[in-house]
Amino acid sequence: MKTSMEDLTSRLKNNNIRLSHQRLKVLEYMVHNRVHPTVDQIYNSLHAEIPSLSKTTIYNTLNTLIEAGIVSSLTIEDNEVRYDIRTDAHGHFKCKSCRNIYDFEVDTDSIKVEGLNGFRVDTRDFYFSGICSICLDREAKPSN
Amino acid sequence: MKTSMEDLTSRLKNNNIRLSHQRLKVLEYMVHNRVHPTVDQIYNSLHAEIPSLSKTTIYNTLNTLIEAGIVSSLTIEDNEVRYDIRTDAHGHFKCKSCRNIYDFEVDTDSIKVEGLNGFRVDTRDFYFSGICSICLDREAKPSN
DNA sequence: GTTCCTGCAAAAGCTTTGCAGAAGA
DNA sequence: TCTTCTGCAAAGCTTTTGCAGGAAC
Repeated sequence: MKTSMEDLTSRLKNNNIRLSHQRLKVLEYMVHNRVHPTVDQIYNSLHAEIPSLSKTTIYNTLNTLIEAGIVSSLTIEDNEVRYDIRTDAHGHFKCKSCRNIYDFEVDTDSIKVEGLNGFRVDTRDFYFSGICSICLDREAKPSN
Repeated sequence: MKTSMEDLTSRLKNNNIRLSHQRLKVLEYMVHNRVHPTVDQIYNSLHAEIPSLSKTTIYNTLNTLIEAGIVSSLTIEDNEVRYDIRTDAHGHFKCKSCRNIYDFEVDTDSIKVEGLNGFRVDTRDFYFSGICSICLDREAKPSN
């Protein structure tokens, strides 16, 4: 279930968020680069195409989109907030080698926990780390 | 299995970390206040007793302890790193009402995931949020 | 024509760095 | 005594704020 640009622009309109050039470009980036980017990554990618773009606008845009429930923020590493266009419950895997962040699916019903009796749980985040299959393959072939 | 001050000081000695007054006080705070504190929280708590204490020393101490594997760091919220004296795998629950962070136990073997075939998973972090039982009770009794 | 958005500059907040004097071993 | 640690001041980063000009509707 991939989110399309058409879906997203109609959701912006429903939330009375103007379809500015910058916002559409940020959204387009998020849709086509599902890498959980930082503000800096988005800025560096779009700056070539839109030289006048400022980081302030990217911060503004992302905060607007978070308020509208269109993107979510991710605090995996110290000192860097990442953004995700998927807002349904899923896990994040960080590869310590290539530093990419992968999504994975979690069966939340299967998880057995202890110590939350009487608690109301609203959100569940899962953050795993290790080495991804691509990096494991690369390391197994020293010929590269 | 609570970690005692005796255990901790011997672990410091084994790691050639000097038992300075400040380090022992930070450790003592961590042992007696298992609230996953921020640097600011530790600073505010110890400042009355040790007026000369600086935040730099707290940062230095915590980073030293992390390197020695005695504490771990937690990045639950944007813009604030928290520290934990438990280093075994467990979950963290953040109450949105009182903002406290609770530990809970997770049976990691019970978790069914999809999308990590061929990946090597080294660490698993679990971060839930909602309302804790104490706050739910308080909200149920409007007489307070 | 209004209202909202952009982007510059400056500020704010957390963390790190450099270093001289102090404390631990 | 020798090495390491502390704590001040300053710097480094990421993110937020204020605001004038500009774009969306």
